[in-house]
Amino acid sequence: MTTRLRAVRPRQPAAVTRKAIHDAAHELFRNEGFDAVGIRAVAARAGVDAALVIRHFGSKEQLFLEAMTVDLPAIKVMEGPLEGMGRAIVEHVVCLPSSRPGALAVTALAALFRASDRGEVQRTLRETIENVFAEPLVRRLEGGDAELRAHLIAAQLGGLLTSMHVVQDPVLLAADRSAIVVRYGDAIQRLIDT
Amino acid sequence: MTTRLRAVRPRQPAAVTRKAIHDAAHELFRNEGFDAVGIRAVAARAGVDAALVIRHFGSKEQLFLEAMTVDLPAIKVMEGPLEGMGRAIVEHVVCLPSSRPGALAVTALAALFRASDRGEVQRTLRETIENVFAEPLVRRLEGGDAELRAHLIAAQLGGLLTSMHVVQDPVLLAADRSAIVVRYGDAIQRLIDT
DNA sequence: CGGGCTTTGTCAACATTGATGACCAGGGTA
DNA sequence: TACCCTGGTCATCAATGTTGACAAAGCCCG
Repeated sequence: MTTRLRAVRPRQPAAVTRKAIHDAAHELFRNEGFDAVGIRAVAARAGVDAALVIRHFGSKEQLFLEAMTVDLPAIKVMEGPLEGMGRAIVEHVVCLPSSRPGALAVTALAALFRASDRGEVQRTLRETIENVFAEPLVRRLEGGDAELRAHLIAAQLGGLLTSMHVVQDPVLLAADRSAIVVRYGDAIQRLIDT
Repeated sequence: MTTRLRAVRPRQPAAVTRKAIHDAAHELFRNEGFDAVGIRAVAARAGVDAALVIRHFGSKEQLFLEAMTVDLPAIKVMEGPLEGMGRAIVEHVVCLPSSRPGALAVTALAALFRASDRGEVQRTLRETIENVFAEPLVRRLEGGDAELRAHLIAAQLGGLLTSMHVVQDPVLLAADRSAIVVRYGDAIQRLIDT
């Protein structure tokens, strides 16, 4: 009897395969959400067996977290002057139609929000918001209740982000971006001052 | 040969069984989230066969929507005077430790947010926010950009709600509620005025 | 060269999930 | 009694995430 026929795939260093899976997952999860994308779909796109996905990342949830926690670069506007910072931050979050790093970070954060009833996802979301929004602000704010105000600003930013990318409020999506910057920026400024 | 033995359950009118499933689902989904709760768990709690759940509600997602779209009473504060409305709204959303109707509505809305990568859930979430937050405000606001401002306030409220009940920001949860009311209320007021 | 060891990949299963369809029983009505 | 609508049960389906046994390629050391 002949030996079993196997569809072998040329061996590659672990880092290469891992990156292929990571990239495929990033693309799929960001566009279609956590549970619309199966492990087998990620594996197919990466040209890999489904079991390898688990082997390399432990679980689907872990893969999701690693794929969505890309960059998330610090918002450099938060290091500028306090006057007008409200509008500057909103402009940073709401504009940039496709300027690579920022836009990806925003949609990735939105994907975290949408999948946040997974316990581990919720934890990552909390830490990300703390690191990217709240903590940089705490160091800048003056006056009383600085920590509370920073976290309330983070809540405002999260609200704007989810309204546009999770809820997809049609009024906000159709509105003039500069009007949003002015209005919402001034509301944020209210918490920056005093 | 004897006939097949069946664990029959006393027949009940459809409305009764349906309500039992609805209540069980409401309790479980609100506490543990959409995909931590299986259809069989809901059925067990309702004392019912799993197939009946689908029979009565069509799908798990539909059951989730019907179970989470309870009451959601209009926020009566939005019909009061414009001065001080910002703080009044925040107080309405953030306080009430367990005053029945309101607290349930808030956590149910949070459950919708957490499950919002299901397409139908997202649609319901959008409509709920429009009906409960944005639309009542549009009718009250004066001055230019009333519609935009109303939806931005809705974004602020969604942000506060998700920060406390989805992200569960420890700073906000530990903070003095009245300080949140004052600070965040004034930031909302900024969008109510002018 | 050759035998072991680790690394990389494949496949066949597993348990659980949401969902479906066939069937059955009770009860009212004609 | 015969009928049929309604409410309920069970077996089963396809798909999911995950696991473990196994195969083959590369590498090290003799």
